[in-house]
Amino acid sequence: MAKQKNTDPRARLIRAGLEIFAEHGFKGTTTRMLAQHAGCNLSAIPYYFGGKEGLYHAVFQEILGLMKESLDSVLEKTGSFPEDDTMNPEQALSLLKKLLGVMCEIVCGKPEAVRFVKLVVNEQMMPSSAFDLIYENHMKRLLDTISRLIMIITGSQDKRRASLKAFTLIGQILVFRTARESIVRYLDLDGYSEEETLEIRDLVTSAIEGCLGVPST
Amino acid sequence: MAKQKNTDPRARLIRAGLEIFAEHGFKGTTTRMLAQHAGCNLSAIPYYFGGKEGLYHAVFQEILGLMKESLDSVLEKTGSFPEDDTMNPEQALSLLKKLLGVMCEIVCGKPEAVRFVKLVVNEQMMPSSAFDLIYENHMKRLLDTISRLIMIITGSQDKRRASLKAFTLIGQILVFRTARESIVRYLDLDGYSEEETLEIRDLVTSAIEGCLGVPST
DNA sequence: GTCTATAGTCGGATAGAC
DNA sequence: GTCTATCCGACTATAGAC
Repeated sequence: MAKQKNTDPRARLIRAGLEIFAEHGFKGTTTRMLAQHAGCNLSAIPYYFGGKEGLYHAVFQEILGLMKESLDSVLEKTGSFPEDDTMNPEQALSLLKKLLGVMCEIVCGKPEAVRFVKLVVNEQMMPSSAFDLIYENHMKRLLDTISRLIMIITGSQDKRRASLKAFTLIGQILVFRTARESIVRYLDLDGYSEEETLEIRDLVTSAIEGCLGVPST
Repeated sequence: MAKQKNTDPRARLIRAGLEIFAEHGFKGTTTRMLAQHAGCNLSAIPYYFGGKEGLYHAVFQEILGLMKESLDSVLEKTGSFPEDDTMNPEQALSLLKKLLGVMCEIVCGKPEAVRFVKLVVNEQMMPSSAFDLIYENHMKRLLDTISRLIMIITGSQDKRRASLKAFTLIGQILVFRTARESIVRYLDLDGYSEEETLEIRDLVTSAIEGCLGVPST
């Protein structure tokens, strides 16, 4: 269980925290679990992070960077959005599909990515100060982006309604994490395979036009 | 904080458990919190339920009954479904809208109803033996019902695809719980008011046809 | 910086009076 | 059945040797 001791304990503890906090939640995680999984001493946690809570925050700082990278790579690949106000509905739809497709892959995909989602959902269910961090530095921007794309696609100026639509689109993806246990039991799956992840992605992205009430291309 | 001592401690503890387990999760809840909130002695928990875990299970037994009642009242009001195979697509759509509308009200509505959702979502995120109870006695039947309705509406025999569609529909509602913290912050709300709950219900139910790819009536 | 040992707290469960 | 008092284990954090 203990990791190789080649790297520094700080990084090992953050990695262990990423895994164990996601799996057991903050209260369900003990400093003993963390130290053992990181292959380092119990005292390293107060030493490097000031305590269990400090490590928890460091984990969120870590995933914040990784989430920002991921979102940037989708947005930048497609052009100058969100500054470019000249985007037409077809471009917006294409970008939205790409964005939600990536979210599907994160939600249904490899354990490393799924851990981010678990940590964030746990914070939404029982918010602590770590949620402020995620919301202010990532969530707000993501919701702005999706809402604006929806406004362009539907040709509506109603930001509130576009936001609500955005939430329902996100919900269609997020459910595959928040109701995962029901879903895998009901479909008799052993987790989501690569094929199933793609199937879900296609299902969700191809339903976007219908959900937004615009004619399918 | 302590409740009136008029009723029996067993019922008071279950009621306290419903509130406190939903709010803090299993690990985050202490027997001292439960006893204080129920206005009874700490020893009553092991005495009546064999321990904290026993009380937790008793809470799930309780919500199981309440959820079953709620689902039954929707289904029975509309006729003999799900045994009736002669239901036409229009009837199925109408029933599905009714069903999802009620789910919206539960997810966004009054705290008492929201607690059920929190407890179940927490179990989905970190399943324990309590989840088996909910899945086998409620979730399976709910998913069967929604999936069958979707098959009638779309005229498709593909049960797997209908199930996946069912999950995305449920996700559109559930997100207002699982991402509630982001949503209220983004829309600058103070929780969901009655008007907002209705707005969300209408948004979701009126998007069903589009999501399922059938022409809007 | 990393370790061992331990302090100090709080958790759930129990014993036994009433 | 309900209470007080208490046990015992597990937890986080610290002290201090190396």
